[in-house]
Amino acid sequence: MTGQPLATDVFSAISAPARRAILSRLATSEMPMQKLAESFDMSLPAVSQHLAVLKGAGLVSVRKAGRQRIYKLNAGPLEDVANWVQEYEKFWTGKMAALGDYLKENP
Amino acid sequence: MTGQPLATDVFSAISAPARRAILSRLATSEMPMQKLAESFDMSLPAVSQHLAVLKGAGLVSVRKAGRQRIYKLNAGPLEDVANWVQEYEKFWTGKMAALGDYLKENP
DNA sequence: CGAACATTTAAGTGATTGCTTAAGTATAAT
DNA sequence: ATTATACTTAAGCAATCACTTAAATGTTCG
Repeated sequence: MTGQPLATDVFSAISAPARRAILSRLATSEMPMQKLAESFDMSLPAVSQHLAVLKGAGLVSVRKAGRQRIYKLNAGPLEDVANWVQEYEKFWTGKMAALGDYLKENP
Repeated sequence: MTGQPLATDVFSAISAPARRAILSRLATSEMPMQKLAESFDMSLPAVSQHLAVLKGAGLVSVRKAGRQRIYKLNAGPLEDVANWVQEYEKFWTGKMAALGDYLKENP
C-alpha cells in the first residue's frame, strides 16, 4: 500500500511561502491546477505537490471536472492558527492595559 | 565571519511544535535556559538551538544575568501571523454573513 | 481506436531540519 | 588559580523538504 492523504500539521503547511501564495491565490476563487500554476514560477509537479500538502492539512479540497481538478480553498483549519495566535494577542495589544493593571495594584 | 543572528521567517519559526511549546512556556514567565529546558524531553543544546531560531524571528529576547541567560517572550512578530490569518477569517466566520450579502444583492 | 491534454506519481538531488554528543566560552564560587 | 556552572558552538547524521525531469494515469476528442 502506497498510503493515504498523509495528514499534515496546518502550521507546517502554512510555513512555506509558496503554499501561502497558493492559498492567497485560491482565496480569490477556486480554479484548476493549470490556471493556478500559471501564477507561479514553478513546475507543475511542484505546485501539485504543494497542493497535496495543503490537502493533507485540510486547507484545500479538490473536485474533478473532466480531466481537470478544481482546487478550492478550505480555510477551516486556519481557525486553529487564529486561536493559537490569539492566545498571544494580549502580549502586544495589552501592553497599555497591563501597565494600567500594574499601576493599579502597585500605586 | 561566522555571521549574525540569521533572520528567520516567523511562520517557519512557529511551524515546529517544540518551538510553539517553548513560546507557550515563556508566555507564563521569562526564565533562564536551565529552567526552560527542564520542561522538555530534549538535550540542552536542542533547546538552545530552538531558542536561536526564535531569536532570529524576533520572538524571544535574551538578557544576561551572571552566567545565566534569561529568555523572554517577545510576541510582537506574531502580529504578522494574526494579520495574515485574519485575511482568511471571513471564510469560516462569514459564511452566513456572506450568504446574507449574496441574497441581498441577488434576491 | 489513438493522439492530445490535465494532472499525478516516481525517482533523484542538493539544502535544510531537528536532533545528538563532544568541545568550547564565559562567569562564578572555592 | 582551579573547578564547577550555565550555557553556546561545532560536528555529524538520518530524515524531511522543495524542487526538478521523466514516466505513468486518467479523460476527452477526432
